Amino acid sequence: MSPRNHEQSGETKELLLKAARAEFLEKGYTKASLRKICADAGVTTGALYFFFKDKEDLFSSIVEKPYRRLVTALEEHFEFDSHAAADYTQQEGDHDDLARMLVHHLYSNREAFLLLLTRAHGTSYENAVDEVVGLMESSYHVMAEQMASAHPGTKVNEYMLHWLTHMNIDAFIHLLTHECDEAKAIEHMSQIMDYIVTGWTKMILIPDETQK
Amino acid sequence: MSPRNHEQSGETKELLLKAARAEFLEKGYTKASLRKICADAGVTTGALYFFFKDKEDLFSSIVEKPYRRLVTALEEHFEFDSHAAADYTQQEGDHDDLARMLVHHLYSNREAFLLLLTRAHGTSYENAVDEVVGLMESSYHVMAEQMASAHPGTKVNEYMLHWLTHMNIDAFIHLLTHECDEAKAIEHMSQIMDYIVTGWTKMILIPDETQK
Amino acid sequence: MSPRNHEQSGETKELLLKAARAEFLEKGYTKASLRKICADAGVTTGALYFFFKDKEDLFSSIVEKPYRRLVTALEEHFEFDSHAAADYTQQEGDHDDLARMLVHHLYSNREAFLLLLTRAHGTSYENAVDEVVGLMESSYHVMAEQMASAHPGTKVNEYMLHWLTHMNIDAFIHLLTHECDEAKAIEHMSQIMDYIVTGWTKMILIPDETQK
Amino acid sequence: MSPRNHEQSGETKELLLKAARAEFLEKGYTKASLRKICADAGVTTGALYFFFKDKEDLFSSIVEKPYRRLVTALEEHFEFDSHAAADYTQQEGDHDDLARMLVHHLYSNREAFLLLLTRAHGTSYENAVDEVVGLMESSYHVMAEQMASAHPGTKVNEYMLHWLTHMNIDAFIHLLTHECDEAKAIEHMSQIMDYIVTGWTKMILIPDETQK
DNA sequence: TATGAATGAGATTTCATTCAT
DNA sequence: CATGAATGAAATCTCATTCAT
Repeated sequence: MSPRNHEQSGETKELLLKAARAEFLEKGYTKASLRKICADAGVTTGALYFFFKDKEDLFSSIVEKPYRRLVTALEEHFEFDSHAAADYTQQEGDHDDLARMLVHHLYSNREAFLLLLTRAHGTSYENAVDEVVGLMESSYHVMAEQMASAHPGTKVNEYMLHWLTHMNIDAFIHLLTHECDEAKAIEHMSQIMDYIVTGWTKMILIPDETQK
Repeated sequence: MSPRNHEQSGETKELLLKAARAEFLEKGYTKASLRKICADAGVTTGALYFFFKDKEDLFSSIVEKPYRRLVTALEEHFEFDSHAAADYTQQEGDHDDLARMLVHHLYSNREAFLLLLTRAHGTSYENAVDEVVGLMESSYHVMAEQMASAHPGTKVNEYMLHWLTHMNIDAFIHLLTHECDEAKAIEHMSQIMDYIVTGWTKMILIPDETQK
Repeated sequence: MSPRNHEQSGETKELLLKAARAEFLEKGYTKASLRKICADAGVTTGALYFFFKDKEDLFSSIVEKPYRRLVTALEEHFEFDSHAAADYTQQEGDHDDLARMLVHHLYSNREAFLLLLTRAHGTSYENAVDEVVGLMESSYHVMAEQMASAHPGTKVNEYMLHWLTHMNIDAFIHLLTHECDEAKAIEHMSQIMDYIVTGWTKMILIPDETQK
Repeated sequence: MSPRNHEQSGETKELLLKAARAEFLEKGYTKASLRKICADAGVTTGALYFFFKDKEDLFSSIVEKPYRRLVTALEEHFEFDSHAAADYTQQEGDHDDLARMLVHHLYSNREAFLLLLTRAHGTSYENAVDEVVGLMESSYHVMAEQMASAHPGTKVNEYMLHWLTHMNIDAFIHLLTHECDEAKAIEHMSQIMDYIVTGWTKMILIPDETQK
């Protein structure tokens, strides 16, 4: 009858978000039940709708900020790249920096990123992985073209460029789902980035028949 | 009240399967609507239940056989491997054969495998990818141990073994979702398999501190 | 595709009736599934509708004849009674005859009567028990009035008359459901009929205040 | 979209229970339609599921408490019996007490007991009558054995014991379905209990051939 | 005789969402 | 802030029944 008094304002919202993270993680967005989330949080459905517009908004409230920060960080990284480093041959250390940064980002809010990257089917984020891939790819594409220009008679192998980028992102997702410890994650990723660099040298350029 | 009769026997079941493939592909298993499938096939919901036990059975009817054939093919391939090739250094051609076979398999029933590998959340097939990974990994693990034995002071890097295997499968999925043409798919995959082999030589073995 | 050839005509109908008896007995009329009956009989639903108009007709085909015979036998018994036996005091042997006859009737087609008396909810036979009770009661009522006439200052206790009759029928049903062996059933019933006769002497008549 | 609000809290639940009682009584559990119940109560089907878990829970909500109370009352009655009255010859008044108590119990919630005792097919209560019979019988059995011990050369007639007990319960059900007025019901039952006692003296013991 | 295919109405249940209080 | 009540649409599934072949 009478609403509970919370010592701390915002407590209920936190309880809801916590229960939502667990439910979304367990069942995925579509099959997750708002009823169950409310029950687990110890409140009624009405309360949820005070804090969140609808189911999608609840999901967004968990993943939006981390996602935006990730995208921003990536954009800044690649912008800096494109200005500073005309010389793609000097970018080895750079890959390592990127890996470190991303792993740290992802692990600073691991649950949210797991949700975003593996449980977003049915939400407006369901293409988030592709968007991140697209972001990296457009930057990598510039680099690939530079490489091709530097090697006459070659052109960019678009499929491999796309695949390598995708694999790169998938490697992060694999890390997130299989390795809890951030330090170890960074070690793994460092090795993987090295391996990806060799992929570039091996596969990105193909003979261009149209050139003489 | 009175059932419509079709000139051609079996037509309705095909229509249902066709509509189901499209709907599952578009919305995923959970959100796919049986009503919509029936409407698209031009029959009532009851008709569906004449041919299929339930929603899951409808899904199974599309993916089960291709999946079983794939698993059998993989098992036979790896069994042959383990008998014949003690010498892991001679397996380059083998990888290419495997890639060819798998691509051919997958493209002979592309829609079914897309369903199985990317839309099966909520069905008994939702771990199919992991099962295939597990299958390959257990075979690869034997090979990795052989390599480690041949190089004293080293041991298998389990994480990288798992990741490379996963990446291998994901590469097939990526192919399936991005490349319609089987011939081109085989070309891509051939190149990717080469690249994966270099991954083995680079990452599978790590120093073993416990050995002197 | 091609209909099975039966050596003996009517075989299918018998199979259907057999499966129907089992299913009706197990689940009751309402919950019984025609699909299951057809499957158990090894035929398709269409076949059922060649022999029977609908679900109710299938049920009727099992119970109608036995029921009619029972009703006829009862009517004949009571008609004979009312003509012959003005003297209700001489009817002890008669009760025993009735019991013997009914038990024999019921056990000659036990499954059908079990269906009729315990599984007919939802059919036009759902009041069969009441009808039989009504039949006996109207005959017993005459006898009871004769008794009352013979004992001035008394009248018939309608409730007890109805209840005793009901109990009488229920005793037969109880027998049918608990005792397989007909010989033992007759023994039990004989004893019960004796007991019921004492019920008549104890409870059927009550003082009639309206008489002086 | 927008929920209707009732001036009186709890009104809807009562309306649903009322409509449910009527529908279950008319059609029996299985054939009763939740749609109809909701329509009769003037609410949508969703509303029902706010108050009740499912169809069975709705039925339980009507009969569970009365049933539990009845069972408890019976258990207490028989427990008291077994402690106090070793002498079965002094239990006439006791039967009358039991009858009075039971009738009062049953009539204090007549509709619920009608449902429980005659419309529960398909629910977890479908064996409620048998359970009550079993409860009484196990207590009566002790008494019957005492009687047999007191009369050498006799043993308990198990069939008649079971039948008398069943008849006893059926008598209550008959009352419930035929007599609205509780006062009259008690009168009837009092007479019937007397009659049942004579049944005990007449039928419970039979000669024991195994004793000399 | 019997099949195989299909109907269409109905069943129960779940869900996100709304809103007066 | 939060509750408790209710909506209404949609979901999957079952059923007796029909009928051309």
